[in-house]
Amino acid sequence: MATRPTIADIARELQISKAAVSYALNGQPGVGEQTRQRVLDVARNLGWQPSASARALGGFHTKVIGLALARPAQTVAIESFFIRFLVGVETALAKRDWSLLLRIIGDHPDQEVEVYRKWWGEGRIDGVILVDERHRDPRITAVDELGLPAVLCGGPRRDTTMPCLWTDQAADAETLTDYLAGLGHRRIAHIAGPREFAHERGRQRGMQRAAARHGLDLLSRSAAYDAAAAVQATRSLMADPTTAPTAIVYANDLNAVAGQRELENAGFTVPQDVSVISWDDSPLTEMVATPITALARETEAYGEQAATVLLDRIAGVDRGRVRVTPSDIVIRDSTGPARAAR
Amino acid sequence: MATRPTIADIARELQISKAAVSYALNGQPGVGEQTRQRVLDVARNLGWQPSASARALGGFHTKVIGLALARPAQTVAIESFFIRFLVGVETALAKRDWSLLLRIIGDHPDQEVEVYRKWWGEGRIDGVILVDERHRDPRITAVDELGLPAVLCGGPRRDTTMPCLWTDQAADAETLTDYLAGLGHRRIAHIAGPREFAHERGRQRGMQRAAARHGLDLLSRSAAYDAAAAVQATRSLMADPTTAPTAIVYANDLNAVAGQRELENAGFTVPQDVSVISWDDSPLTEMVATPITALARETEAYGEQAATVLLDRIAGVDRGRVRVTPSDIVIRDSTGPARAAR
DNA sequence: AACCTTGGGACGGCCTCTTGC
DNA sequence: CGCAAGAGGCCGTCCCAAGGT
Repeated sequence: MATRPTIADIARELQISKAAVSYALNGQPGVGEQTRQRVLDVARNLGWQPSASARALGGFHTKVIGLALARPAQTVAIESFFIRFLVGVETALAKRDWSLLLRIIGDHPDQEVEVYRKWWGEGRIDGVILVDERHRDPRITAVDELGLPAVLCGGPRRDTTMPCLWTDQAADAETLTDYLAGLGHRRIAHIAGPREFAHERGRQRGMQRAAARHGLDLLSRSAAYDAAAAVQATRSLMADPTTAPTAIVYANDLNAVAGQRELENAGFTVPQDVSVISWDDSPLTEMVATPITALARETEAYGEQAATVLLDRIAGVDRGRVRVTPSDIVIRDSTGPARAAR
Repeated sequence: MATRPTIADIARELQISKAAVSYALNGQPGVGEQTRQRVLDVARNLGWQPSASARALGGFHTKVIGLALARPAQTVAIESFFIRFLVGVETALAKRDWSLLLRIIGDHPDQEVEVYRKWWGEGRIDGVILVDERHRDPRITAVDELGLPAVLCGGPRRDTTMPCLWTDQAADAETLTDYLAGLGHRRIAHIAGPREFAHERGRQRGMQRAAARHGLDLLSRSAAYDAAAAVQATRSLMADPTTAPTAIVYANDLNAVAGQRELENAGFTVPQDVSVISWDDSPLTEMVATPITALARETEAYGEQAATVLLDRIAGVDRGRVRVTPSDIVIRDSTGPARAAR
């Protein structure tokens, strides 16, 4: 193939200056209408495309944003959250013709900052999306100090001014407990994810308050986001019949499916003996023999919103704290009236 | 924050030329050892990082490869293939400090080429990975004509010289039929994915030959990669008891799970009445009540290999046609002796 | 005279400021 | 005032020449 055409080629072909070509190509004033047309025609014929490097070198945006995921590969592969979130992000980016630079790291949040530092230092990206907010999250300060535009999927928090997309975990907890209390459940359990994640803490707090408000007994457990942990937690919860809950809320779809299977293996009937709810919805929850009631978070929309807020921030428009629309509950077969209330 | 330090800053600080700094930083000869050390020290203190744009402008690699996925967002989200493949790709890239530019498009293979054309034209990427090979795949010629380095996950085919990672579908088909024939099955079904995908054609051909070799009756169906299609195909297959197969091979994990559930809902017992196999393994196949026997393709390794072959190709080393290691079968509870043979 | 070290400067592609007709 | 040309900058690389021993 021939070498890439440049504006100099166009200029030579038309016997005009590079400046005129540049103006014409960018819709800037400073060039006559017919010259502009001729430039555009030649550019199209030559198949000219602007060099992203040359543009970036001149201080313009690279039109790329970065996203590094620091979670075990295994988790990333199973949970549909990430890929759905990605799909949403891509949707927003594609609309404005931006691209996504992706990195999947293992379980090393500190490496995540290193990746951002590198990408930003090399001028590869214009901003980043921070997901999986942690309790003490070193990324926030680090990214702030770098001056790297970012949007936080989490918060709100006082130690940063970056825009954030915050989920009202308390409202979601209220939705869940409301529903369960309405079914007559008096003793419920919440198998949360690892407490290092800020959203898990928020959910636990929310569940405690909501349970207290409804006068429910609440059992809390923390477990890793994998099947084995969910099974383990479920087993310990149900071991003593005198303290066993009549409903269990799981942190995500994977845990709920694994937990429900453990319940059924152990001889419990869902939902007659125990109701099961997942805090996260996905095709997985519908695919099991007893489809699982779940909180239907709109993950694609969430990703799309995150990208939009970031793009706005990069453009100089700070949307501040954006509240994510509270989720609705999707009722399926895994929940029903509490045992005692039947 | 201060403006990014450049080699000019380092040069000024040390009262030497930019050239000397550049040589020192890149381990090139042309600069004394002690000067080199001083340069490296100052660079570290200043937190200098090379500008990716400036380097790329000089004709160097951008150290970025592109990947565009053209499948319905829904499919991408559910099937674990993509994300596992991505994890593998990232593993290989991270090792050599390259990055991935990702785009998720809807179901428009033609747009995929447009994205590559754009990325390549703008000088954003050094190569691409082509996945989901189609029967008549316009991308191959297009990418060849662009002169864009690529690796094809599929093939081998005669109309291109790009390196490819080809899966011996016939060998995998043989593994499956071998196993089923050994269990006494004489009448089996293959619910394949859409025939537009080259690998589905390869599998169908492989199944036909292998079945013929074993003297098995083979029923073939094509279905979309979603639960509804799998249910539909399963239903039509089992409608007539006189022609119903004793084993069904599904195109992927999702179809297998949905199909198996349909079988059980319809009153068949798995594996006593019908055996179920998935051509693709994933955590999903283990998670259902009757864990599903599956062909364990090592998707992460596949992705890693794809990235490695591409990186080599970009570096000028063409690995040609690389055969993917044939998959092993993982036997779980969904397969057993054929009914008639019990 | 031959070698090592270093400096000068051009280049890559694009944008934009300044100047000129 | 409208239009166009020229030049300089962004940052790193590397050829070539000049300096020193």
